[in-house]
Amino acid sequence: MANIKDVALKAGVGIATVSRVINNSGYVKRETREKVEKVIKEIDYVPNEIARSMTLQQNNIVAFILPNSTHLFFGELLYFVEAELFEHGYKLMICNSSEQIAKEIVYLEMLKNNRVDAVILLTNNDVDSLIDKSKPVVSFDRRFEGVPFVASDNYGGGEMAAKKLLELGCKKFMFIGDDAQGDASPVITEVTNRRLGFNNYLNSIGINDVINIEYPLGDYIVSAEYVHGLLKNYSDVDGIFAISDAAAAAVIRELEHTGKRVPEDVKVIGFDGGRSFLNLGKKITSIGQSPELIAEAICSIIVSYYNKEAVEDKIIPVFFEPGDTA
Amino acid sequence: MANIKDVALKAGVGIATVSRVINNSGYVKRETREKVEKVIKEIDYVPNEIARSMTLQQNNIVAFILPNSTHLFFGELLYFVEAELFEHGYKLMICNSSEQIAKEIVYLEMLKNNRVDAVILLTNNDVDSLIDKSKPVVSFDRRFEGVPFVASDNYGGGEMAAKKLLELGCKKFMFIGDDAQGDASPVITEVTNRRLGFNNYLNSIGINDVINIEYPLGDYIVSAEYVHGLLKNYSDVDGIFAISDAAAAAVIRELEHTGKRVPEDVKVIGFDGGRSFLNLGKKITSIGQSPELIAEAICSIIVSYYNKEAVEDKIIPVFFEPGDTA
DNA sequence: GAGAAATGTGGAAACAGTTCCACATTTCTC
DNA sequence: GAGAAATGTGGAACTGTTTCCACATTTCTC
Repeated sequence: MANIKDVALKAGVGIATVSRVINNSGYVKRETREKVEKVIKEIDYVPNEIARSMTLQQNNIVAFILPNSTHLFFGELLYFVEAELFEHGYKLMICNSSEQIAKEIVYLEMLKNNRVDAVILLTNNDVDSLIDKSKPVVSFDRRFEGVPFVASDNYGGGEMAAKKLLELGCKKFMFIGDDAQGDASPVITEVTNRRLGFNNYLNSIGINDVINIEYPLGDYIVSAEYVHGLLKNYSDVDGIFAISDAAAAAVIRELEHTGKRVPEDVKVIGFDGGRSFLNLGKKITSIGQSPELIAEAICSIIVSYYNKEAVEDKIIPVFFEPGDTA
Repeated sequence: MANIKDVALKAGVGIATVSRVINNSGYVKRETREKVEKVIKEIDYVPNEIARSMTLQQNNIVAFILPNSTHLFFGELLYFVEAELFEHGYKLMICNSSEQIAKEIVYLEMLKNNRVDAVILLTNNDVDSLIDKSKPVVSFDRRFEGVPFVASDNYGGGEMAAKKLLELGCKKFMFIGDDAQGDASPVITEVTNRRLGFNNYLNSIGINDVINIEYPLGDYIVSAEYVHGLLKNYSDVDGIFAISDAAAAAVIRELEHTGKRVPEDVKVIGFDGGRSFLNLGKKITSIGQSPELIAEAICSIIVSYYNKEAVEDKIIPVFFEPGDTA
């Protein structure tokens, strides 16, 4: 493969001059530039990006650590993050951690070994001590001391769900979510704000008998049996807010299984936006997060880092997404 | 940041020795090794991967160019490709091309500029001349001269769908797909084999009045209006094979809209596997592709390339995925 | 038309590793 | 115990860029 030296030799100029032509920097006489450009075309020279990264100490690659891009919302977030970063000239490396801390560590280490310049982090694990805070890291949906943070307005979304269910005439409320992660690692995530917003709003207007259900997280797949067991004990509930659309779908399936009609008997609101690629049957009524706005916020922080500008946390508004289940 | 020279200096050895310790190569006396390892820990030294890539002329990064990772099947493929490559020590860079050739070019160029070592290509565009065939490239679902190729057994899948619909008693058949890409770029993709397998099998047993529908591709979203217009002209059809689950979903929605019952009046089989994250309502009966097996095949080719072993095309079996629509 | 400013150019250091090679020391082998 | 083989080590070249700096030439400015 041709290198910059070959170009310089063939064009009869110095290496520095070729570099200046390539990068359009410094002074180069028009004739010299043309001569060099001609040689570059002739020998099909393409600058070696590894070597450039070497001197520039920067490679414009960003890593995105997320649990599972197959999850619809995460997948869309990934899509927009890649698109947005690409616009700014950055490339995206992806890591589906499946919440395995070992895999997260490998990618977090890439900040230290210069494989990537920055990391977008989406995890429920306690990786605080593993984050190199001297490097650009942005966290979504999870706060880490000293790491800029982006999240949807989960609390506001919880309130919004409560108000909607009230408007629709519901009397007995339930929240169902996997936000408390079990005993092993009782991490309270930002997502719990959905629960808090929902409960606090209802409490604030005098409704204090809200039923709060927790179920163990299983790779974002909600077990039908489990939900079934939960629901049969609460037959008077007529308004359910689920922590995610996936949870809402499981709830709706089980309600219908036990003879309840949705939304006639029980109204269900999910969280994420109710999108489904293959939407046969009901569309879930949902509190929507905008993956596009979130991606934009995350990327603007990354870009600010690159430009050595100040960065700050961002909370992204949510919206009500109508559907067939509430 | 500490570099290898710092380690050598502090440990009182040569740079080459430190390198040998790090890479566990060549001869190093046990005491020397321990001394060096101690210093590495002390000053928290991590080898710079960019510099390593520089000398090794290899960075173990693979690019995956695909139309849209938000599409469920592609998303799963992406997931398994990343997981499989990670197992072998390779990292994945992702490019959602949205079929834009300009974006595909940027990533294809990365082979030349050494940003990535290899490319996995999933495109409908005519990029043949843009592929650097001296570098490791694997193509999925699309044949390019001189580029190893992986695909599901689309033809066999078409046959399988025909047989199933016959078994179920269907008499009048329709295929609906977006495989011919319109006049602008009449590329015949591998996916057309689904149509061929379906038609040829039916023809071979004397059924020659199969209705073949083409509709324009629109970013994998199938317009309801369009499908509606198509279906109303063929009210006697009772067995439909759709080129994808997304197309099948659109067809089913419209059939039910016009008063037909699925599967009682019309049976519909899709293609991809019938998976849906939020499966409310019917599950699509489908010819399944295995993203896991496909990812495995793709990655084994990549790994063979790295090991300088011979590579060859691979066709992956499909399977029948029962559902509620046929 | 002289001195200053702007323009133009190439050599060499720096980036941070790997590896070849020469040479030194230790351990075998008979 | 001598020669061969195995083990151990460091210097230096090499990977392909960017950029600082020194120096040369051209163009301004009064």
